[in-house]
Amino acid sequence: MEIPPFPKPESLEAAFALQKALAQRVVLAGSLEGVRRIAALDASHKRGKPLVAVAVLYHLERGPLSVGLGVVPEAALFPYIPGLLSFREAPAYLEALRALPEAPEALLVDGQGIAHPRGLGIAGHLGVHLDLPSLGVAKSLLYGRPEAPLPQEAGSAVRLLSPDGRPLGYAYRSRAGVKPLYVSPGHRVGVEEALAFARALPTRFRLPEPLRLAHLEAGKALRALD
DNA sequence: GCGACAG
DNA sequence: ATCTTGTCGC
Repeated sequence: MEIPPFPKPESLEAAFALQKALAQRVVLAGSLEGVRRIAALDASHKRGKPLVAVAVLYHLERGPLSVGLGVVPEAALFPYIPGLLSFREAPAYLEALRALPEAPEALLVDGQGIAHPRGLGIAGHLGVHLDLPSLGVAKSLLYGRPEAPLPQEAGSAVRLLSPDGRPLGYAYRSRAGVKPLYVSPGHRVGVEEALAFARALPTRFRLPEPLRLAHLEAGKALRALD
């Protein structure tokens, strides 16, 4: 898998301009039917420590296959600024992906896809950078609003709309009695197809199993640093 | 000017 | 992301 370097923007203006340019490359069409091997991406961080990123190579029928780690020293990190998350975490994710024994067919990312002020959340940024299908599954909302209250039933979903009424993704209740997740396409997948894929993921608790495993591994790896 | 604000 | 005890509930 080709993994180009991820240059750190020299200014906020440059970061915004890059997002706008890359957002134009996003392809909002495609199905993930037939995709079996995905990489689930999540990160853990504590001030004073490096950022630890994890890529779990996960086969939808066989379960987890391997875990890749990416570690970036705090001093090398772009600051966390809402809307600019990819500049902080993507370099670590690329490192984690390089550590995998084989390339995934798609990316499942903890964060937004197109449900983002400039249409390029971290899922889309990584998808375009690697030319891979990707979707974002976020635990909270950054941009857009659900068009109606989300029913309590497991599996229910309501569209997420931009301020001007464009569909960005879905608020999605993965299990009864849990807070919603926010699903949006990153790259090379449609809005409906992204939701269909999320719904088909094995889900024992709130997070789809691949992301939950990535979350657990990231926390474990961070603790193991000291 | 006042909020909102992924991880 | 992390800081944090008990507490409600399956």
